[in-house]
Amino acid sequence: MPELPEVETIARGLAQNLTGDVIESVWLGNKPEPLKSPPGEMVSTLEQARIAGVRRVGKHIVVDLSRQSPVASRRQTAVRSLRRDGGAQAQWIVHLGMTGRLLIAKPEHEIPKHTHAILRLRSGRELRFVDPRRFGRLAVVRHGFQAPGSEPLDVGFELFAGLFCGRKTPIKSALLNQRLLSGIGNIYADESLFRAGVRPRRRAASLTRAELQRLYGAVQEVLNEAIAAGGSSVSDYVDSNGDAGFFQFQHRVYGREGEPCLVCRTPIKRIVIAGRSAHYCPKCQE
DNA sequence: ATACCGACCTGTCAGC
DNA sequence: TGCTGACAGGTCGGTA
Repeated sequence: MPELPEVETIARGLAQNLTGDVIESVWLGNKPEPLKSPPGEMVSTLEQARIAGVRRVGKHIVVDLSRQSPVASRRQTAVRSLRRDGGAQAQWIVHLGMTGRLLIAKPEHEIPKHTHAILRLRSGRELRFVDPRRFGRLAVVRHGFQAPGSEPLDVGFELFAGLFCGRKTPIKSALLNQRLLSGIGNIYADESLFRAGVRPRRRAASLTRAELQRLYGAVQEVLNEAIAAGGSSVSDYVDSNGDAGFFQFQHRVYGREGEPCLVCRTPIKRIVIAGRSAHYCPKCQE
């Protein structure tokens, strides 16, 4: 389900709604797949922790946790504001996989099928993790969380271009490799390559400097436009308030197999690269 | 070291 | 109606 723009939308919504709230108790389901940390450790880390903030790192949602009382922490505001994690002592890391959702709900609302975790909050609300396919992952970490790749919206051009140097893999696969860039998934890889005029099967190392410059600009443009639109809602994606995004109406190739290219009317092609579908215009992309 | 493939899961939809 | 197979926004481990 969620790539960088969807995760960014969700994280912003959670930050707005949950910052300052306190986790009173935690319920974890009995399916082992979603838990990357031992259940006991997760519960003890989360219970009675204050939510200091919520942010996105790659496709991960990072919930910064603090154990200080609001009064005590106010004294350290100046110091904490200098740090990205707000001086948090631990983090709850949520990866939504393909179908994961983090929903803010009232306790009386029906608990949906495939709910794997419920955080009960001092405000009386619940934060629920729901994930039918169980590809999502939950973890707690104590020493800060870092994604392995560069942030596509922060990376400079020279570093970006260097990521593809000497790589024989298709450029589409390189864009999806989270150790190179963190956050780009199937939709935004296809959309970026279309805007850059580069075919998805091209060997990464074969891109000219001009093509890399177009791709660099296209990635940032597509991600920023998608964030502004609240993400893409293909099938069932919704943010933490249950609202859909609307970037799917601006997809130019993803999910448009056989439909005319919006630039040249040539039918959009769909091929499979490393087991993932790839969509492109055979005329506009070389 | 790098790159591909199947596996991990459930739900949905098209076709027969 | 009901079965079967293909497919889905992601990532991992094994293998070549």
